[in-house]
Amino acid sequence: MLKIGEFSRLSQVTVKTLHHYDDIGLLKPSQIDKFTGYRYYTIDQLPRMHSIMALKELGLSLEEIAQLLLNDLPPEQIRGIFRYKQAQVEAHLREELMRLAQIGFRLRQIEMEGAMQAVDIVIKRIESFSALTLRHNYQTRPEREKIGTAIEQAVRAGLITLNGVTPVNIFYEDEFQGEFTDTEVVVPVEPTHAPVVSLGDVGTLTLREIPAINQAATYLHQGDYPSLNEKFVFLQRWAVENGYQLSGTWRFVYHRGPMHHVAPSEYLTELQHPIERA
Amino acid sequence: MLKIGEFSRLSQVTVKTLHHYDDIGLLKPSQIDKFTGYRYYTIDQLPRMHSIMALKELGLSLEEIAQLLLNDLPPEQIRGIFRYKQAQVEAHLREELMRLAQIGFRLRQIEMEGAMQAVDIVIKRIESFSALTLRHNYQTRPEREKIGTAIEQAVRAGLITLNGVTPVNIFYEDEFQGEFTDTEVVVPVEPTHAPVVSLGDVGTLTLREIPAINQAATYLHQGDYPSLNEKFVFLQRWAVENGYQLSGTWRFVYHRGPMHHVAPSEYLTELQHPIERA
DNA sequence: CTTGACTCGACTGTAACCGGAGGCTGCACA
DNA sequence: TGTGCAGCCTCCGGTTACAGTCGAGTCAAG
Repeated sequence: MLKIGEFSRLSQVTVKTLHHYDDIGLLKPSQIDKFTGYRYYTIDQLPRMHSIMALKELGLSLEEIAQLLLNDLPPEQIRGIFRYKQAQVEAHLREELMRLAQIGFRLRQIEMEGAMQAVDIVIKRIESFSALTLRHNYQTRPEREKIGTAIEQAVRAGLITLNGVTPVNIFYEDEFQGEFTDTEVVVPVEPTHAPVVSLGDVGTLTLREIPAINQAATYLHQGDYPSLNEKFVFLQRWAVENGYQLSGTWRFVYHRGPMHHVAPSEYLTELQHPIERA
Repeated sequence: MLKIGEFSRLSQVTVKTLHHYDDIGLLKPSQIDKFTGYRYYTIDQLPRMHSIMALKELGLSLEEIAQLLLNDLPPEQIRGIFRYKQAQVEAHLREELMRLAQIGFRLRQIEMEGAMQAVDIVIKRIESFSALTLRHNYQTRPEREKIGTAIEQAVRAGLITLNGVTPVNIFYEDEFQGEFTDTEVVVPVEPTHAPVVSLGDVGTLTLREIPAINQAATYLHQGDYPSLNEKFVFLQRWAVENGYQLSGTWRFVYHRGPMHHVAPSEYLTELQHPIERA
């Protein structure tokens, strides 16, 4: 019979932990003094404690360990638990590797100080949504702006009913050349919206489903659009150094843009670019 | 002004999380209705939210993120935070890699079913301690047993005062040949114990400090000693497959051994072997 | 009998939220 | 002007594996 402190020294486990394992039923002392409440362990409980420690090292939760130590479950199930853990650890490992790459990138970015302040790139999934769209090869800037005002008028005229989702442009250039021309103007609406809206001589919007993007690198840009150029280069470098590849088409989300009638320096645009593992 | 739900949709962050960030002061809504308590956000808070998400991806805690976003701290300190994180992630990565190796080993062990049931190996540090010891090249088993009884007599005669730590043997063979001969008998005592104890013609115990082992692979063995052989082979394989190298000398800790005068099948021995990264 | 080490249960705290209960609010529709 | 429902509020409890602290009781040696 060992008092908890002795068993603690023997097993290299704190008294607190032993208390805890008693509470959750993972390792009950072999005897408890009814009057004093003192816990008494025996040497024979050391192997179980040892197993617990070993399994904990493997990353199993105490509950999983309790399951495993029931020792009347089929080997098939034991294998299952370990395989599951294996997959979990592998996934975790990949995450950590990504983190390391990103932190490294950040650090290098800071070293090369001043070139540009931090850009926060977030990878996320973009869900599909319904929208009225019009794709066109714009040659001049005024031509592109015309469609914006035409849409505003159609909204005011009740021809278009917005659903509150921020408007988007999609750009189909393979590579950014300093200016986008092949552009799809995207006005999110309910899927039940009238499927065709004519904007007169500017063109005709038609309803379509904008596909989801499983993984998009996104970041926010404040200010007007000319200053965007260098960010494209930046994103490109980020992707390469973090083991990604840019794929597909850019999207611009106009959180605050020309349609809000504020100064260009107030613009807030979210840039979304599909990526894949290189 | 956006209601929390709208801001939540925009930022892809749950309402619950926004509540939480409000509570801890990481991202306060720009306005709160005094009467209804409704939180109102603005588009301008999106960049901050974005930064938070990006930094969270890097593995920073919310507290660290709050620090970073104070944006009036010197770049030197920012670098410090990231470098610290980098080291942390690297360490974590190494741990996970070890885990993966160990889980793989376990799985293979289960596949080759029946060969032996699971052996739980725990890596731990062994602290140094004081002990009366006697090293000798034992040729025969009776010769070795004699010293055990001699020590028991010395304890009963009051020549040795035990301090409750379990007795140990250290084996100095480079490789296990099925039998240990060069053995140090180790009887833990207080450092203030009489430094020399004669056991008559059996030999003389002298006080010395048994050094710590930084990393020892340890496991428990139940039963008598002949059945131990296969475990040595096992440990060897374990070490190799987990990227370790056995180094130095074995120790046996007799949690329950001959001195307890029980059947050999009741023996409980802890085996400790120093290891290093291969 | 005293002293000091040991042990007890109960409570709180950690990190980053999630879930649910119970009640109020905002807005569209009839 | 009422009704209904989605959205929002606060508060409470739970998650994981313990650590820290408190006041009170216990054990073993001298």
